[in-house]
Amino acid sequence: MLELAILGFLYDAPLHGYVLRRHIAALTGHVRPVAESTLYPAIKRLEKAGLLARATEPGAVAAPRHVLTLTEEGRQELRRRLADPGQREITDENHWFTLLAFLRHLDDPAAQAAVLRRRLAFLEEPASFFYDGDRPLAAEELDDPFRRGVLKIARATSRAELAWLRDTLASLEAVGR
Amino acid sequence: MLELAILGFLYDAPLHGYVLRRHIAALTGHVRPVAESTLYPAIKRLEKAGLLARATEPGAVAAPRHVLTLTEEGRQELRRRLADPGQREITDENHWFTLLAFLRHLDDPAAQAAVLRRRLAFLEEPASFFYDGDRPLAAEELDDPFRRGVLKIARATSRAELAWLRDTLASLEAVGR
DNA sequence: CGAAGATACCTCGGGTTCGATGTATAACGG
DNA sequence: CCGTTATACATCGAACCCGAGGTATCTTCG
Repeated sequence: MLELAILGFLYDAPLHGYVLRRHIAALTGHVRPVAESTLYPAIKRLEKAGLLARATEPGAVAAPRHVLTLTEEGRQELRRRLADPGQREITDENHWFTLLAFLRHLDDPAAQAAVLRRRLAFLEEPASFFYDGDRPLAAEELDDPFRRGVLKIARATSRAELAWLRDTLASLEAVGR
Repeated sequence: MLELAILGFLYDAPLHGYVLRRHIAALTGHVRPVAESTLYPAIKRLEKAGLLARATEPGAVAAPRHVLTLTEEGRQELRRRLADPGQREITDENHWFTLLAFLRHLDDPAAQAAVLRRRLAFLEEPASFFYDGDRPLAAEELDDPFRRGVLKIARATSRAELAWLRDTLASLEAVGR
């Protein structure tokens, strides 16, 4: 998820670590803050893997900074990760939102639609958080107001996302025709 | 999050690892599956910390199994974690839902309300995923349909949750009077 | 001029997570 | 009776993440 965000932001323009960090904080920081000691090693990993290159520049404001640029392999890797995401990227909202934030970088509408359809399939399969044996429980069947809340909120999210997915898929398919 | 789920499920009744695993899979597994190699060490950690005790029983169906029971410290620890959750538990939906699933175990309505109010405060502060400098961007201002989707879905979730939080807080306060 | 704060990057250690793999037992279908 | 599946638990190594702490520069305010 972190690596996807790094690749995604750098796909648009070269950035140095500090600015990159603020971009990531804006995207996911209110939900899941990312520590410096996680970001910098991640940058190193990606550099070591040949996905990005760094150039040292005298700092505009303070200490010298490392401007990060995606290599051609890095650009390919981002497109690969967007087109063929792992299951966690589909099911976990945090990961999914990060993916959506950069899905435009996949320039083929059919490939974008394929990713949205995977999410659609996931949301369409009946799933609850609470079960009576194998039978999923509806909100109304629960005594616990907090568990009822979980279901109500999840259902509202699901409805909104399903509507958006169907709309967006329709317009992506309209482009293809 | 995993430890909270373990403590939460065992608070109701002693369980052995295998059943516990299926409970956790039902609760969060569709979004974020938990590997066996994460669960069993977690159980060991909690046991080592004195929060739960295990008793070996001959397996009803197959191999012998370890029935896990919360100790008094374990029960206190769950209530402590529910009453005074970390910031991640408040901001990250996955963690928050896990916490909500067990919040009923906190039997003081005022303490439950205090937790809900922390979530309310978090949701009420204006936050976006995308910014123009410091200014949060509205969905309508974005060209990217996928980023628009992120905002639309997040807004729908937020609306539903705010409504539920206010309702539930009102009824919790009614109990207190 | 000196303290505070923002910019900018880094390392280390401890802890968590996961995939792969291993070990048993029992039930069930063919 | 034999392979598959489900039950039931465990270990190992690699990877990842975080908090704490460190280094250095520049600006701003008193």
